[in-house]
Amino acid sequence: MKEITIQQNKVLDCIQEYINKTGFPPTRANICKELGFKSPNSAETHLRALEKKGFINIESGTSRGISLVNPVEVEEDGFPIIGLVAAGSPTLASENIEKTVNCPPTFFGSGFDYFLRVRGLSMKDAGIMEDDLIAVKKTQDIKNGDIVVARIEDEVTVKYFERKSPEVVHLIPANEDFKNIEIDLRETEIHIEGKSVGLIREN
Amino acid sequence: MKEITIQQNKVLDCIQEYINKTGFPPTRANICKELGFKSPNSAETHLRALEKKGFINIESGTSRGISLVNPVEVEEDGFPIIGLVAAGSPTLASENIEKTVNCPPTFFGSGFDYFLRVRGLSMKDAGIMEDDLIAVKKTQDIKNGDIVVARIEDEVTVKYFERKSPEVVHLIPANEDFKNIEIDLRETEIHIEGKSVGLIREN
DNA sequence: TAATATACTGTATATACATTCAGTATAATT
DNA sequence: AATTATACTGAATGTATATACAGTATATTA
Repeated sequence: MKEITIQQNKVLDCIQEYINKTGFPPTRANICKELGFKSPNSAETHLRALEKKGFINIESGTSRGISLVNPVEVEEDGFPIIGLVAAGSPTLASENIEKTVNCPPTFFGSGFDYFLRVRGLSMKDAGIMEDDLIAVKKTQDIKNGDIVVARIEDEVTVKYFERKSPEVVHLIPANEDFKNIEIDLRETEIHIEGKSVGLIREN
Repeated sequence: MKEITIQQNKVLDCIQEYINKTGFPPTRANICKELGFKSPNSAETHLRALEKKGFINIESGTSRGISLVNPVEVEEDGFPIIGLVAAGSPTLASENIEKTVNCPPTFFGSGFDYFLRVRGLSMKDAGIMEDDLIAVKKTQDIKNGDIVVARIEDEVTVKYFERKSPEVVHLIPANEDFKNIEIDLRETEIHIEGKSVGLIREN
């Protein structure tokens, strides 16, 4: 898809919103009214540009004959996938969005915020395999036994959470090849990014 | 929603199809052409009836100003969840739909047909846990090592597929507590329902 | 330096479209 | 027996709409 100007993007958004609101595409005059243009030709030229760049189709001689090439309707359901750069022995916390997944927000019960791609097999016995996507809900409401996404300094890891005392937290893997991570909160800072509320595996 | 006549239903379907095909609603003339009417007033009266009964909205004085009251568009994304009544030592193949999940058809790459709820832990080491939903694609295109949904008589099971010879198939669990199922095709009939192309876990 | 893309206003017009009016006919209500 | 709903044809009309033409202006590309 070619690049798009700010004004052209406004027109494209306008079309999208109009369809969402009314169920049918706008006329040139409708677009003018929405965006404050005073001549229908303003809309016309933008539409021609958008068509040329492949964002819309225009059915010639047809009233409201505008159709979106990329029907984005589902966009409201887009969730980012964030790459976890190695786990097991955990590493960096780079919040890079790999791509976006369309799925209903209520997919995993109470809702979630993003997907995290898992590296390593430290949670193997919990059925969490390499490259799986865990649905993470940003929350500090953690109970013992929850699977949490924890950050220790710059390293992010997925483990069972177990509070042993007000000062000591254990992060427990589900794989006998890995050792428990014992954290003394007086010595080491730990940040709970959220907890796992679901999982998706793409084969 | 009130009851609807056969002709009115045809018109309603026609509108739906037209929108799906073109991206915008039909004119009276469009409907006439699609359904073989010779007067635009035929479409008009049907539209009025459909509006009166609450199936559509008509924006007065507006070209193609028809909008569907029940936007069915999202229904295309509905996939059934089918309950597997015990696996591990596999059991019945009851094709009962638990509920329906909305998710894009392209969610798991090449597409799939339904979700199957897993019972038992026979595929534990493959990261498939009890109550997980596997995305099943109906296909006979199975390679050794694929995770298949197989039916042996009335029992359905999820296992690794391994063809040992033209006559012998092994269904291999991913759990040392379970034994391989060896099937001699000359003695026992086996039906491959499909293969697993993905997984969803709801916590 | 000419050409092309962007970004507009403003006027004009053929036609695409909604919508009304006038009929015909059958079936279901009241 | 009189409505009312359904199911059409056919013609007529005002207006909603696409679209071309004539300008103005700035920025970018060749």
